[in-house]
Formats: sequence, C-alpha cells, structure tokens
Amino acid sequence: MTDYRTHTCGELNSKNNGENVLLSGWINKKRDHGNLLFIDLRDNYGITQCVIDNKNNLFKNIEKIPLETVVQFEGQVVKREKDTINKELSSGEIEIKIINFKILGTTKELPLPVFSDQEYSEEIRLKYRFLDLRRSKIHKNINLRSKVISFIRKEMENFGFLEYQTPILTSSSPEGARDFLVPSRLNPGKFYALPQAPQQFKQLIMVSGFDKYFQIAPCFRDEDARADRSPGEFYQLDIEMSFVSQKDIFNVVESLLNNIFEKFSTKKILNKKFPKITFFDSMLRYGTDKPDLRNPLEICDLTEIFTRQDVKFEIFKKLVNEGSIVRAITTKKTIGKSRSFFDNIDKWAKQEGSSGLAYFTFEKENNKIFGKGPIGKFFSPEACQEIMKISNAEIGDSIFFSCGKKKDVEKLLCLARNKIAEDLKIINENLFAFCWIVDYPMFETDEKTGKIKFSHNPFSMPQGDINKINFNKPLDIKAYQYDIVCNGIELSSGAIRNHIPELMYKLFEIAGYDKKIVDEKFSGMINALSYGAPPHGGIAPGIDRIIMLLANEKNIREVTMFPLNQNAQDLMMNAPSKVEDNQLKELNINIIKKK
RNA sequence: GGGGGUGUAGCUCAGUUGGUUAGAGCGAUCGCCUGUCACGCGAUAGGUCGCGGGUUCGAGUCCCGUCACUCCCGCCA
Repeated sequence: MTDYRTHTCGELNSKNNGENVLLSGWINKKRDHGNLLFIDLRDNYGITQCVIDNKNNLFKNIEKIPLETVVQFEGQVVKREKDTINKELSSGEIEIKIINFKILGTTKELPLPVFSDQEYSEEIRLKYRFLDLRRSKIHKNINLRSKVISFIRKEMENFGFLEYQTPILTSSSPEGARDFLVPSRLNPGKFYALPQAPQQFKQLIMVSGFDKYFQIAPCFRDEDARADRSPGEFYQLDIEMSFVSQKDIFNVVESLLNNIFEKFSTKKILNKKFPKITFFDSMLRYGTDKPDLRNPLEICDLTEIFTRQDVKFEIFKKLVNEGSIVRAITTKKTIGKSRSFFDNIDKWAKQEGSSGLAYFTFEKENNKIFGKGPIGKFFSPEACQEIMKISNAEIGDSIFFSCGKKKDVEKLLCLARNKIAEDLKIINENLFAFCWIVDYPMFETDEKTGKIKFSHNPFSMPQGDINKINFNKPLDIKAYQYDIVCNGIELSSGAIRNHIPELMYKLFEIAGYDKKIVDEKFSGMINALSYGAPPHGGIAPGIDRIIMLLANEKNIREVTMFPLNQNAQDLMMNAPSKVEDNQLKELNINIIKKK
C-alpha cells in the first residue's frame, strides 16, 4: 500500500492467512513471557497482535522497545488456534509472526499512559493532547465528529444548499457577547472583531440573491467557559434561506437532525416531528426554555388555590397575598415512597437556597380525598380535588409546592424536576427528545437597569400584521424566533429576520438605540436591506453539542481536538503568549501593567 | 467578579484523633517465565506531600494566605 505498510492494523483477518505483510503503528501493549512476546500494534484503524519467540535472534531487541514507540513489523499472517482467538479485536482471528522490524519513532518516558481506562487530569491531558488523542475513546469521538460534519455537508447539498464562506476579521457589534478583538496595523487605534456568528453576513448573502446558504462556521465569543461551552471558539451549522417562513426552516432542520441522529446513534428519537412549545408554556411547565422532555414531570400553577377559604396554609397564603406565586410538580404513584424520599427532596431544595419544597400525597379513605404529609391537613377535600384537576393528579400521586417570586419558583422547580426524576429513575437515557421552543418575546426588561432590551436576536421579525403592532406595549411583541432543544440542551437558535429597515429602526429605538447608532453599528446590513431584500430566515445548530449528544459526552473537550482550558489557555501551544515589543509598536499598542 | 471541589512518585490514588523511615497499582529499569490479550512472579530506582507563612515538642494531616486545574453562578443577542 505504501512504503511503510501493506495493511492497516484493523483490516487483517483469517482470509489473509499465510500472507507476508508490513504493518506500521504504535506499540500499544506488550505481554512478555520471557521466551515468547506478544505485541499489540495500534494505528488509527485498529489493533493487530504481533508475536515473536526467542528462536528469533531479534527477540532480545524487540522485547526492549518501550510502549508508544512507532515501529514497522514485517511478518507473516498466521491463523490463531481456536482457544486463543480474541473476539474483542477485528483482527482477533489472526496474529503476525514477526520476521523483521524497524523503529520509526522513539519515545521518551510517557507523561500519561495511552493504553488505560484511567481518568487523567485535564491539565496533563491538554498539555500532552497528542498523546491523549491516541486514546481509544477520544480518538473515536474525534473521528465521529469528522464523519458527522461530512454527513452534514452531503445532506445540506442534497437539500439544495451551497456552502459559502464569510470573513473571520469583521467588525465589533454592540449586541451580544464580548468580542475577541484584533488590532489593525494599517488603521492605527482601530480593531477588527472575530465574528460571534456570521449573522449579518448570512443575511447579506440572502440579499445578494444566493437563496440557500450553509456553512460549518467558526464562532468566537470571549465569555467564560462551562462544561458544554468552550471559551474562544465553537462551531455552528449556519443556515439561511430566502423566501421562507418559520415552517419551511423547521422542515429542513427536522429532517436533517433526524437523519444525523438516526445514522450516528442507536438511541431512539422520541418525536420525529418535533413538538412545538411556546416560550411562555415552557417556562410554566418546565421552568426553563430548555426543557428535557425525557423527563415526564410537569409543573403547574396553583397560585389561585391559595386564595381559597378552605385552604389554611397561612405562610403561602400570606405570600400569595403579597404577590408571590405558587407552582407545583406532581409525581405519579409515589404513595408507597418512604418518608426519607420526600424529606431528601425537601432537604435538597433547602440546599439550593430555597425555603424548601412543601409536599403531600393524595389519598382517599371512606370516599373522602385528603392530603397525607406534612402540609396535607391544610387542604379541604374540595381544595384537594381542585388541585388534582389542575395538576392532572390522581389518588396515590404526590405534589411538591414552591412559593415565591416567579423567577425563583421557575428556577427551583426546573432543578427540582431533574432532581425528582433522577431520584425516581424515570428519565429514559436511551432517547433523544427534541422540541422547538417558539414565540419568544421580542423584548424583555433588563433586571439591573429596568430598561427594555432585546431578549434574543435584534434582527428577528416581530409576529403579526406589521401595520398593527402596538409598539407602546413592547413586552407583548412576540418574534418569529425559535430554539431547538434536545434532552435539555439548547442545540440551536434561529429566526425569521426582519428585512424591513423602517421596522428595524423602530425596534432598535425601543431597545434604546437611535437611528444614528443603528446606521453606524449595522451599516452594512441596514444599508443592504434598503436595496430590495428578500424575506429570509435561518437557524444555527451547534455542531459541538450535536457531537456531544451523539458521543454521550458531558464535556465539550471530549469532542474537540485541541480545546482551550477553562482559563482560555492552550497548554500545549502556550497560547495566549506575550509578543515582541516591536510587534506591539507596529500595532500602536501599549500594555498597561496591572499593579 | 463570586462560590464549591481537587492538588501526595512519570500516571491514577490511599494516608486514621497531628506522632518513628510517607504507601499501593500502573509505568520505568533489571531478572525469571513459550499462548497472552489488564499475562504472571521477584527486585530496584523514583517524593520540596502545589507554593509561602503560622500554631505545635512534632504538620501530608490543623489555621491563614497564595497559585494551578476543575465544576457552578454571573456572563453567553
């Protein structure tokens, strides 16, 4: 095949019996019996067992080769005896009887073992990423990533999309995340920004008449890391289409994601037609706009119940009277659960900083419904019945209440949904549960400043008849704005764009940007929209998160070849690094020294 | 910016209420072993217990500070 090998380490089997072959790879593992030596030779494709005994005068030399040395073995394919076949290996029916060898690359003592199921500190893994990447699990993840991206490209082309590239050096935008800035040598004192997403460019591509755009686009945001969020860069499947409405984009993305997840995972897709949940509903039923629909638990609002005369739970009644809300989670058939099950959940809620989760179980005796549990006695049979009606509960189900400010209740019950479901073990891990979150509000109130701001994407089209929108009630304006959520993970955001300049000015004005600022900050786009822009819209699924779901990984670094660490440093390449004074001078930059 | 966790041999970890010379597995080096596939057996080397300070007769262990990694909150249109 090449000068170095006739076969890879994954492809030989009993059909090759007797052939003379040349294999090259890394010494994965040695099993040295003194007069008989087994060597597992590894490459990208697999492992082949090579064997030599002391009748061969090369034995003493080969015995001494350290693990992870790169070697070439010349040898003969030999069928293994039946009881020595290794079913774990694709090449397990055969082995290579070594005739000759050549060392192609020596190794120093390893800072981390390659052949091992042990976990290692991130620090050492990232510093020696090239060794870490040899390890089987992450090696497979990275190859999976490559295959998925390649599949996406083919699919998108089948759907009639063309891939267009957009600039990496662009302008800073006032909205959104912190920018990575790049100083301009030719324009002293001015800076480029790396794109947070090719948002404006993809819209300009539509205005330019290209119709269906996609790109595996790098996105740069200078924000702090999380387990599922790289600092620095990440990749989106950026999509934009002209002359479409929301449903057209949904159709494309649903079939794309169905195809990807069916091809690359054995897990089932719960609903191939992704359910659509309004933002408002999602916040009510799940306490979040990224609900995990594998979790059957739902939240309901019971504030009204605590205004009833026959409900005597005075603490909640007082709080409700003062403007608090009450919401609750019901659990099915939990009548038999131990006291500690309930108390643990209450205790957990207190650890989360809340005042706890009051609870009781619906029971029936002598045809009378009552609540059994710490606060059950405060509810009349009629009140219980009403609660059961609102919460779809039955006799034998339990209910957990949270009372407080809307935001706090949502947050706690969102976490409680997960906690309780985990305790009850009712989350099916073998599912992908997709949904659309739709009808996002165009604006929201900034909690710190009290001012109106864009809640999502400022370029989104508001819903309804454009001539009838009531701009005096901006918080009531909904946008053609949507997210895809899978298993509680936000996979993508998108929108039908606002292609009407006057409307755009109007909306920006509400968010506190006057015409002058809009013209300055979004000049490219607002200008383009003034010369015949088609109605258009798009979406941008996160590639990294798709791979994480497919590879069943919780950390984005497990599906990224060369990630930065949490402090946005590359420990292998030593980035970021200091630069020479003359480089700074050329860029007209002074470093201010911190005290 | 804030909170939690971790830091002991090249790697993964143990180390009791503070008490003699800090241990194990893997790896390395050396020796034995012809059918292993996490091969087995024996020996040897390998340590500023992250760093600095304090308490104490005595600190890996307690206290204070600091650094690194990680998880979370803030942030992420």
